[in-house]
Amino acid sequence: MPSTHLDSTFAALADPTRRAILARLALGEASVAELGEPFAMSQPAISKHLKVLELAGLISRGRDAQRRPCRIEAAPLAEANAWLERYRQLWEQRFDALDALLADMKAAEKTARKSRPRRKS
Amino acid sequence: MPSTHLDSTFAALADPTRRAILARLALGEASVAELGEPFAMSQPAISKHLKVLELAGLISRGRDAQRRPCRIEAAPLAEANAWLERYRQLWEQRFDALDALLADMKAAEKTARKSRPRRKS
DNA sequence: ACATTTCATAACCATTGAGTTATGTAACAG
DNA sequence: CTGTTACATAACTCAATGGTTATGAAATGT
Repeated sequence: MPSTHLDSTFAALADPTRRAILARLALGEASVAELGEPFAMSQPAISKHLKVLELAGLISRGRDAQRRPCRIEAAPLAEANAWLERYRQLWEQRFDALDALLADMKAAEKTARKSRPRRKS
Repeated sequence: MPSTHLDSTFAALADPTRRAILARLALGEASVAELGEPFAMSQPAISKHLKVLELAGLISRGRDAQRRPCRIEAAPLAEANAWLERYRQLWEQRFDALDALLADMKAAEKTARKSRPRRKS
């Protein structure tokens, strides 16, 4: 309903090869051959991954003689991040709760020592 | 290489139905029927989506009579967020660069009016 | 004991995804 | 023109996804 490309973005990020390619591209432009070098995989397989990334808007490609240098495009990543942000409190309040719990325990311990040193469960 | 469950997490998030389910669960626990109500989809289809979310660790399920209340588990979301954070500069430096450019233009305009149009480094 | 509610599982189907090999093509070098 | 480099596309295999209908099973109500 929100009419975004979150589908293709998350789908693209679901593959470790593609995440690794993005990690490489975060360091700067690279050719198809360079991108494929770390992987035990045929060249067309890499081209397919790049096409997925391109369709998701995560990379764009230029021309340099016979090479097709790829560069990362961060906009979809920003969108994905924005989506996740809506849930940030969900994993942060966990720690808040833990903090509160620890504080309670400390307080209880203090109280226990001040008055009667009994019970601890 | 990082040996995380980013694959299943991002794959789970790639489906709009599942994202909607998570959005609903962010508001609190819900039964399977409640979760499926907004969708024009059979009940087994919803159960399948819930299984995907469960296997990805994004939800957990309890027991309340015949109902199986689902609750959201944010840990995988935090992991996904952490992964994306590594690329934050990529979409923030864009705006930084834009800001810098605009600042430069403003400065240049002022300078141009004050003295002659000088080059900057 | 029996029916109902709530959900899960099984079996099936169509589509997509990730990989392969083989082949085509654009740009350059001789 | 010929060959080479760097990449894309085609055609195929196989497994996984996302949906369906039909059926099974656990807890509850009567």
